[in-house]
Amino acid sequence: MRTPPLTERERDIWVTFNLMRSQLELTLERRLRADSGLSTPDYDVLATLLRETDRMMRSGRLADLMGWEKSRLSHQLKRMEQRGLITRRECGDDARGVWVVATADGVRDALAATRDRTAALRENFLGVLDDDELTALRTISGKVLDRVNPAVCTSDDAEALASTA
Amino acid sequence: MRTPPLTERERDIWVTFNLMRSQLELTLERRLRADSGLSTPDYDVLATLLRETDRMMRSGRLADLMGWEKSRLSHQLKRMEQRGLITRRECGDDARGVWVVATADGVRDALAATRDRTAALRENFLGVLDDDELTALRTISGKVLDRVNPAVCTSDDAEALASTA
DNA sequence: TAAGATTGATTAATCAATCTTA
DNA sequence: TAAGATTGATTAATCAATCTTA
Repeated sequence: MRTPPLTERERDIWVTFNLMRSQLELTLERRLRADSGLSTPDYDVLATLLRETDRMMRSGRLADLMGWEKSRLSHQLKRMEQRGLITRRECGDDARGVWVVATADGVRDALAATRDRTAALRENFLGVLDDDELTALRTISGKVLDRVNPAVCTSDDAEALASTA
Repeated sequence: MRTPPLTERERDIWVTFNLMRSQLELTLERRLRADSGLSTPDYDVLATLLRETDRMMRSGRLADLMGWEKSRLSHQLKRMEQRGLITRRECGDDARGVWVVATADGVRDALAATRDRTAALRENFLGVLDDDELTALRTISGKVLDRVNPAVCTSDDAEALASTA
């Protein structure tokens, strides 16, 4: 099974893409922290909880939606509970389970963070690219995602589901 | 300072891109660890060193090329030195500086990992895209990188420097 | 005083083991 | 015995402070 080395062009594309995504991540992370005091994991937990109208979710479902290990989520929730961003409630249906609930403070912080994050995304990512580039990037991302994890439900799928409903 | 919420198109592009990069990262990380026992940071350090013909590099340049904080690199190098993957040598030119050198073991591990990784990259990323898409992705990545961290030295710069030397 | 780099303390992520109830 | 979740130990990343030489 021979595998020829990457060409100079392939290497250049990969290195540049990889640097871009790591630096973009870093930039957004710092911006979020500076604007709202939340880390990216904090924000992701709260933003995921806010997808439910009652702002609460079972711990296991939260882990699934974020693609996290359960133990990582448990540690994260402990810290967020100590800071008053979420609380945990016993689950009536299943005494093994837990409801994770965003507090009023958590909701407030998450909503404020969302505004800043939108601006940061436009400033560092969406706004840097022209219309053709945005379209190309959507296509490219879709193709790669379909290869590495076809099971993940993208927004297209969500829209397709919604439109058939 | 008003910031309108993301349009559906913006959100779709961001969500798809973000899912793509996290799933791609996960896929490559698992593959690398399974094939070679190296973590992604281990591999990135070694692969970057191997870009020099003498397999050694100044610590600061290594950090720049990878887009890392110096302290992160220093801790990482300490661990890699303990495992025999790299060594550090005093720098004759500038007594404040350090040469980071890949050991024979480090080179061997990196070369073995590179074969697997090249196949994994083509399989999950480069090979999924056609020629126009690869070109577009290089342009897009360069533009975003230039915005979020213009100081980072891309391979283009490195080649430009090399060709003038 | 700045550049190059390291250190130590804090915080976060990962892994295996454990606890409780279905 | 499995599902839901937590815990504690280990490992890694981040931040501010420090050290040495240019």
